[in-house]
Amino acid sequence: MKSKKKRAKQKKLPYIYNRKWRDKSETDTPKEIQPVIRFKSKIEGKSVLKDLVQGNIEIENNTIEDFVILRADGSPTYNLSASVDDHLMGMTHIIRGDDHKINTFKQIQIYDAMNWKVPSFAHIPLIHTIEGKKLSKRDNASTLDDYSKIGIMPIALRNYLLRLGWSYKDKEIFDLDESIKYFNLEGIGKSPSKLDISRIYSINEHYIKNIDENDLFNFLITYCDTFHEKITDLAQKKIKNSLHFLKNKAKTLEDIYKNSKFLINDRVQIEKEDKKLLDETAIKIIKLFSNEIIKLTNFTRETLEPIINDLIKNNNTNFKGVGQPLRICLTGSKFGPGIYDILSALGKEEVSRRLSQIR
RNA sequence: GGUCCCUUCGUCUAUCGGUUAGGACACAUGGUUUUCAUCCAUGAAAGAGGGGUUCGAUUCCCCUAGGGACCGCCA
Repeated sequence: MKSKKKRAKQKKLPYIYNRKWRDKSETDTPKEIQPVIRFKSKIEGKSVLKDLVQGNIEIENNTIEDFVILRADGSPTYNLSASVDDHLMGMTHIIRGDDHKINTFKQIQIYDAMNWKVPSFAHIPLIHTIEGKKLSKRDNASTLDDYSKIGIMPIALRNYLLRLGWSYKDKEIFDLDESIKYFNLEGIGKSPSKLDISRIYSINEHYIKNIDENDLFNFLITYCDTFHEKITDLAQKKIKNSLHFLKNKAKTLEDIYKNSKFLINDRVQIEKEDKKLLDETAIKIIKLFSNEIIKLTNFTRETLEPIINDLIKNNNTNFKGVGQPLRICLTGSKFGPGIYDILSALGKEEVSRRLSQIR
C-alpha cells in the first residue's frame, strides 16, 4: 500500500484506498499479518453536513475512503474514539476547528451505523498567522503561556479571542458576563482570521486602565512571581499605593513591572549612557534640590512644584534640565513615571537618601 | 493533483438590494504634556476581476483569479 501511495503522489493522481478486502469474508484473512479494521464507508450518493457555521456542505460519498477504526494492535483510532466518547458523554453540540470537517463525514457514518443520535456540528475557521497559514504550536506566539510571559492578562486575551472571527454590532469590549450573554454561533464569520498582536496589546492596555485596581494588582503580583521575581510585602505595599500612576504608561504587566522597579529595588543602578547626562550643572541642581527639600514638612506636588520652578528659573534651564537628572538619580532610567509621582511615591527620606549618593 | 471551504480599508469587522460603505486596532499629521507614554482632534485607507438577475447590487446567481483546510494504523 505504501508503494501505491507513493506512486500516486508522484503521478499527482488522487490516492484512495482500493477497498481490496471490503467484501471478503473473515476466513479469507491471511494468517501471517495483523490486520487493521476499516469502516465500510458509503460508496454511492452524497452526504450533506448541516453545519451551524458553514451552512450546508455537500460531498460525494465515494471521496471518503474505508477509514481505519481499529489499528493492527487493536486500539481504536481518533474517529472511532471521538464518536464513541462524544456519544457516551451525551454531547449535543460539537464546536471545533475547520480542519475537522472531513472527519465529520466519517464520524456521522459511525453514529448512523450505531443508530446513535447525530449531534449538531459547528466548524469554526482556523486562526492564521500574519502570513496566512494555520497557526501551529511551532509558532512562537501560539500558546497561552507565550502571552502570559509578555504580560497579557487572561481577561484581555479572552476578549481578543472572542472578537477574532466573531462580532456583535460595533462592540469591542466584552466583560465575562457580556461575552456569555452575547456570544452566538451566528456571529461567527466563515473565513479564517489573522492574529494581530498590536490589537492584543491594545485590548490589554484597555483592561489595565479600566479594571478594578485590586484585580490589576493581583494579576501583576502573580505575573511578577511567575516570570520575574518574588515581590516582598514591603514592595507590594509600595506598588499598590502607586498603581494608579504606574498603570498609566503601561500596555502590559511587564510595562508596569518595569515602571515599578524603582520601588522594588532600593539600589539605583544608572546606565553608562545616562550617567553622561549627569554633568556639573545637573549635579549642582541635584544638590540644590536636596538642600531645599530638607526644610519641607509636607512632601507633595504642591510643596515640590515651587522648588522645581525656582530651580528652573535660577539656573536658566527648562523642566527637562531639572526633571531628567532627578529621574535618573532616583530611578536609574530616563524613562518612567512622572517626576512628581516618583517623588511622592518614594517619600522625603528615601529621596534624600538616594540623592545623597550622587556625586 | 483530488475533495471541500473562503474573499469589504494593512488587520479584526459592520452592512442582512437603495449608506457620503460605518467602527476598532495599526499608521500619518496637529494639539495637550515633564522624559517615555497617555489623552484629544484630524487624515489617509476597502467591496479581487468579469458576466448576469434587478429600476438599483458590496449584498442574489454563474465563471475566473487568489487564498486556505483536509487527503495517516496523529489527534
